[in-house]
Amino acid sequence: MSPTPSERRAETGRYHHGDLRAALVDAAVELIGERGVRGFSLAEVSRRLGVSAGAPYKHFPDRETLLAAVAARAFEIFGEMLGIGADAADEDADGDLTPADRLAAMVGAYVRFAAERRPLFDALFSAGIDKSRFPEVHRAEAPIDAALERSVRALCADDPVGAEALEGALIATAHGYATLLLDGEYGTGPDAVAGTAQRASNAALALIEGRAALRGPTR
Amino acid sequence: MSPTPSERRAETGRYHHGDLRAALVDAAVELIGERGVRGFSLAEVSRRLGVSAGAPYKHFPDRETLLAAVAARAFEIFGEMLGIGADAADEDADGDLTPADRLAAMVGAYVRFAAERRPLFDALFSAGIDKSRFPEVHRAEAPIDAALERSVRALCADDPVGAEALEGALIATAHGYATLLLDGEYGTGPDAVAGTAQRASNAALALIEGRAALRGPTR
DNA sequence: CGAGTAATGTGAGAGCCACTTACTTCGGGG
DNA sequence: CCCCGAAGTAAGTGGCTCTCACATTACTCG
Repeated sequence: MSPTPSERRAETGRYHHGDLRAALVDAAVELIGERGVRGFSLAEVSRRLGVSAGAPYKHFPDRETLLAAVAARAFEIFGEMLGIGADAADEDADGDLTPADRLAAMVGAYVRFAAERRPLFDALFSAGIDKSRFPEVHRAEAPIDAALERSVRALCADDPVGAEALEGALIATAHGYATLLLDGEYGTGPDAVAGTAQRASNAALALIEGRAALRGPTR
Repeated sequence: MSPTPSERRAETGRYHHGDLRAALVDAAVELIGERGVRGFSLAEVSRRLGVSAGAPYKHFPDRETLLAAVAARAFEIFGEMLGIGADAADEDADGDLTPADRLAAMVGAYVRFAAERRPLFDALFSAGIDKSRFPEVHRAEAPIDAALERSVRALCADDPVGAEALEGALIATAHGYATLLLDGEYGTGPDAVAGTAQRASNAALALIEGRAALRGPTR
């Protein structure tokens, strides 16, 4: 189950792993899936790959950098779950939805992703990664932002300032429902997930409805 | 700076601390303030109090329980900052505010608390405390919930179901803006804090404006 | 084709941590 | 006044991150 480095070498006859860097990221994703981001350790990952505890440091300067690589991958999967294709073709796929309904669906998907792929979501937001140190992570977020922006712009083409404010409000609301759900604030189990996703969707529609207020206090 | 247990004993002549339990919580709050919730360690707290590393275990079964005590205190301070008095008298204090404005102000205060008392906020939401293990923490949250509930009810007295949905949406939105702000998503510095608080307030007003949609999709 | 070099992995270990155990000290109730 | 239990100590276990000197392998270039 956890061969020591020498055992692995005896079995495979190889001294070098081959592609330890990628294997580390894969194993990290798997381990986080089993034990949560809190139970993740470089030592355990090394053990599972049958490699010494010092080996990862040939590929990542520290533990946090490996977590950042996991986070970057998590953002890709996140984007897929939000139904974002390579280019703008995705908006045509569900062309029968109004922009408002599409935005509400994305907010619901945000919450569902957090619950169904919790380890990845935690890697993004609860691993304590200093994102200013890892621009790659921030870059992996861009496609999601872009897709949201397109839908928001379709909704208020006449008001770019309001569009930006609305986009921010939608993300914040989705994120709030998602993190509070993972915190156990709404209970656990599939019902809690579905219910929270629905309420988040409704909140998105409410924000869209009342978006005039987002421009600031009228005086 | 960090007297060993025997040094402290030589200086003070005392073997027993007096009130180590309370001192532990105080020192924990201070240490988290300096190094963040991630840099907190029982060992360091013990060192600062000039007490052996095993001493805390006479008062807390494990590290997480001490953090839970910190979280409970954090909720109290949180409540004060949201302007919640002992009873319902607080709503009269700023009687010239409409219920909507009062709610928007509370959402803004939520964001400002997260930024200005970040260590406490992190103790509440980023310390990985399993809140189901510590009902006390949940209980400390109740006054905040109650104050919010009063203001929301004042707004939609005719619709208790909608009131509950609105309250949840307001909390989620405030929480989302707050956590993303701490994540660095909106930049750093006082301007980012003030701006985010303002946008969160506006979002609250937008939610209130469009609250009809919170009841669910109309079909 | 055959060095020499850079990349990759090992093993040992330093220093931190949480938590345990067996022992010591001391204050307060009988 | 004594003794019992609460509170603290010292030492130790096992885990973790990260470092360093060294071993092994792959690759490049003459």
